[in-house]
Order: sequence, then structure tokens, then C-alpha cells
Amino acid sequence: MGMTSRDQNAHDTGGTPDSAGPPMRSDAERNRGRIIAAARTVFGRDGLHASMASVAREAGVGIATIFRHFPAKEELVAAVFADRMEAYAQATAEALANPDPWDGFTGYIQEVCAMQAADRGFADMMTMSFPGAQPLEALRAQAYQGFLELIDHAKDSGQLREDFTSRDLVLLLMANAGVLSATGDAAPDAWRRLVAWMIQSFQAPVRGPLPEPPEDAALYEAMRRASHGMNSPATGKQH
Amino acid sequence: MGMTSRDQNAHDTGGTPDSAGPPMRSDAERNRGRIIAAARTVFGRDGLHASMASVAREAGVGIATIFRHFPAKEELVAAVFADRMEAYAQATAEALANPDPWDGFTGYIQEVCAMQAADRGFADMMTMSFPGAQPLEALRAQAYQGFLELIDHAKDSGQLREDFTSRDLVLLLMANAGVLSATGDAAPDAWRRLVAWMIQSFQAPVRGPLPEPPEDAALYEAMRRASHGMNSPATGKQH
DNA sequence: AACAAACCGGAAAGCCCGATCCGTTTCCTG
DNA sequence: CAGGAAACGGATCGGGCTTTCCGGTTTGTT
Repeated sequence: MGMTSRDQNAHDTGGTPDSAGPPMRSDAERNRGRIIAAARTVFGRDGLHASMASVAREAGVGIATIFRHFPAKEELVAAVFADRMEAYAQATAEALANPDPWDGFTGYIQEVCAMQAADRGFADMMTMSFPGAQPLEALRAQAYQGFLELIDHAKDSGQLREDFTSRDLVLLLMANAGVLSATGDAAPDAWRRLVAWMIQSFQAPVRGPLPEPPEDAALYEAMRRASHGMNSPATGKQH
Repeated sequence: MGMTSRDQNAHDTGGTPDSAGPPMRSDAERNRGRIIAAARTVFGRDGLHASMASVAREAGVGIATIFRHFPAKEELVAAVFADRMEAYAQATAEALANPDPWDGFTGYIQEVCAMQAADRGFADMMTMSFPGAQPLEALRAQAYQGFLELIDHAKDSGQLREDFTSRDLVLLLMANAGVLSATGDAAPDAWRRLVAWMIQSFQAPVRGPLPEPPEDAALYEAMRRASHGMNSPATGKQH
């Protein structure tokens, strides 16, 4: 991924994703890059509830500069996590390429959860939807579609319980986010144990009945609501 | 202690739990009850991040009245959840009385998680520690001790995996809190499925190795930090 | 070199929060 | 029933947050 490309119009550097705007002034483009890098650091460390002011401090720019480039916090979030979402979608493709369906399935789950652990902002993202950021949601949908295939393959191989559904991944991501947010850096590896418990439970054979999973629509509604409250301060806050 | 004062109010209603104070005026006692009842409602619905103002509104009293009875929000929380903590500790005792160790073990886990689901404030509490509220922490420690016995019995019966530890319950409580906070009332039963997956995984025989659980000290540190950030505003807020 | 447009950054507006102050009301007692 | 202490409650403080405004600075061009 060629970041800091010298030629201004190679990829769209317009103020907003609609690339149509006039070329940016050099200082503007430089600051835009600094802001995104700073936001990546701060969101990764503190989660999406980190303040715009802390991002500005990290970037060494004024608060207004951030809001000029990203009129709302949600847009900065979308810009910062575009590549993470790509990595997320790509992880699906790689997992599908794994000759062992069960390895692919479990490896994918562990990788996604590891991404949550490595990036607190990403963890928050996975439990939210951003109807306003289409590219982000398109990537999410693409990854979700790939995960459906992963499930089919793993079930066909007989190693994944038949009653597993894609909503169980969402559930696990929410649960993992809860562990990560509660433990913070006090127990940075605790999440691995949760994921291991869950994966062993997903493995065939069926060991007992399960309550019905939530409806897709209900989960979507929950994620939509979460993103609405993003501007409000957030859950666990340390430091 | 000898009550020399007119004992129209037989039960000691001292301002703070240390009961030593002079008898309260009738309106003060009435308001104190209203405040606790209102806080129970509001915290249960919105979680511990609910504002003191909203509790005051629900109770029909002024904001100052709340702070006169409970000089800090943490004290109100402790007062409100004293009985929930008792129920929590008592659930341990009842589970221990179950003749089937596995039933007792799983029933206890399901009941505690159900308590989290039924009371958003309780869910928050279970991932925090309040070093300033000794009675609360004493009850928590008592329940924890009982849970250790439950584990022993379930392991002795051969139905609980040998590598299960008490820290796995903490992990599950944090995970459950994550699901509850993410789903909210959009998918109010989603948590049941998470708990079912976990319980089935806890059941013997061992199906594979697990990463080491976090240290007790690390989990305590995590819970201690969480309670510090309680005063800060919190996650999704609707209404 | 010089000018206009674009851009910057700090200060301020408006909104929440927990916590406090102080004039007013209520209760208990003598 | 009257006086004083105790309790009440709304306004207010101090702080954090997102977002906006505006005077000063940088940039690119002529």
C-alpha cells in the first residue's frame, strides 16, 4: 500500500471521498496524512471514544484542522479504518484458501479477534455499523459473505457443528469486545482464552441444544444504535 | 448500643451504613428510600453510567438531596446494589445445595448471567471492583469463595473440565457484559446463546489445550480501573 | 517580491456530566 | 404553637466533549 504518494491526484486526495475536488494544497495534504496516522494510533490505543482533541494533540495540529478535513467524527473513523476493513475482508479470502476447512474457519476467527485485541478502535467498529460510510459497509458485507462460505465448508467437512450460524461470530465479536474493554492492558491476553473456549464449543459433534440465535435484523439494529451513540463518551475509560 | 432517643423509628436509619448517627428526620428517611428505589430503576435500565440528575428526576427530588445522602455516586451505587450482591452471594449457596454438582455449576452461571441481563447496572458492577465499599466487596469475595467450592464439586463429579478455573467465570461475565451492552434491547436474549456455548465448552472431557487464564491480580487490577472511570460518561445512551 | 486564496490553530459556543452553595421549606421539640 | 435545626432544591461551578468562528499564517502563482 503506497502511502504518502508524491503525485497528488494518483488516488483521490479530495477533501471527501468523491475525489472531484480541486488539488489540495501541500500543507493540507500533509496534515491530512498526519491526522489519519495520529487517529490510527489514538483510536487503536483508546478506542473510538477517544476525543478529537487527543487526536489533534497526537497529530500536532489544531482541533479545527481535523474538523475541516473530516466534518464529523464518523468520517474520520471511516477514513482511518478503511484499510483495516480491507484487511478484514482479505483475511476471509485467505481463510477460504486454506485447504483444511476447519483450520481456515478457526484461524479466521482467531485472526479477527486478534485484530480486535490489537486495535481497540477496530474492536469498537466490529460491533457498530456505519450506514453513512458505504465503502466500509460494503467491505464488511463482502467479508460476511466470505464467512458464510467458510461456515459451509467447515460444516461440509463435518468438523463444525451444524447449529452454528454466522450470527454466532457477531456474538463472539461482541463478547470479545467486552473482555478487551474490561481487561484493557491489565490482562492483554485474556481474550485468547475466551476465543479458545468458544472455538472448542463450535467444533462438532453437537453436545447439546442451544437457544436460538438473534435475528440478523436485531443484530443490525443493535450495531446501528451503537454507532449513533459514538459521539457520546464511551464505556470503560482508563488513563 | 443503647438507644436513648425516642425510638419511634425502631430500625436504625443512620445516614451512612455505619448506623452510629442520630435518627433521621422523617422526610429524610422517606427521600432516602425514594432515591434508592429510583436509582434501582434507572441503573437497572440504563447502567451505571446513568446520570445522577436522571435518578433525581425519577425519584422526584432535587439533585442536592441525592448528594446529601450519598456524597459520591459510588456510594449510591453501593447502596443500591447491596441487596443484589446478597442475591448473588445467596445464589452461590443455593447452587451448592444442588445435589447434582453439574446442575449446580451450570445453573449458577446461568443465573448470574441472567442477573446481568435483567439489571444493566449489575452487569456493569460485575466487571468493576469498588475498594471503597467494603460490604459489597466482602459479599463478592464470599460468593467467589463459594464458586470455588462449586468448581471443586463439579470437577470431582467428572463433569467439569479440569482446566477450568474461577477466572473463567470472570471472563464469561465480562464477555456477557459485552454482548448485553452491544445488543441492548434490540436482541434481549442473545446472551443466552453465548452462555450456552461457553457452558458446553466447560463440560468434560477436555477437547484441546487452552491458553493460560489471566492472573487473579491482573483481573482485579482491570476491575479496579473500570470503577475509576465510572464517573466518566459512558457507552450508548438512548432517549 | 507580492498578492489572494487556501489553510491553520486557538478560543469560544453549546451540551453533557458530577459535585457544591445557599436561600427556602419542612419537620421535630419544648 | 413557635423557634431553630435539619433537610430541601434549583442555580451554579468546574471540567470534558464535539463542533464552529475568526484573525493570523502559509502557499502557490504572477
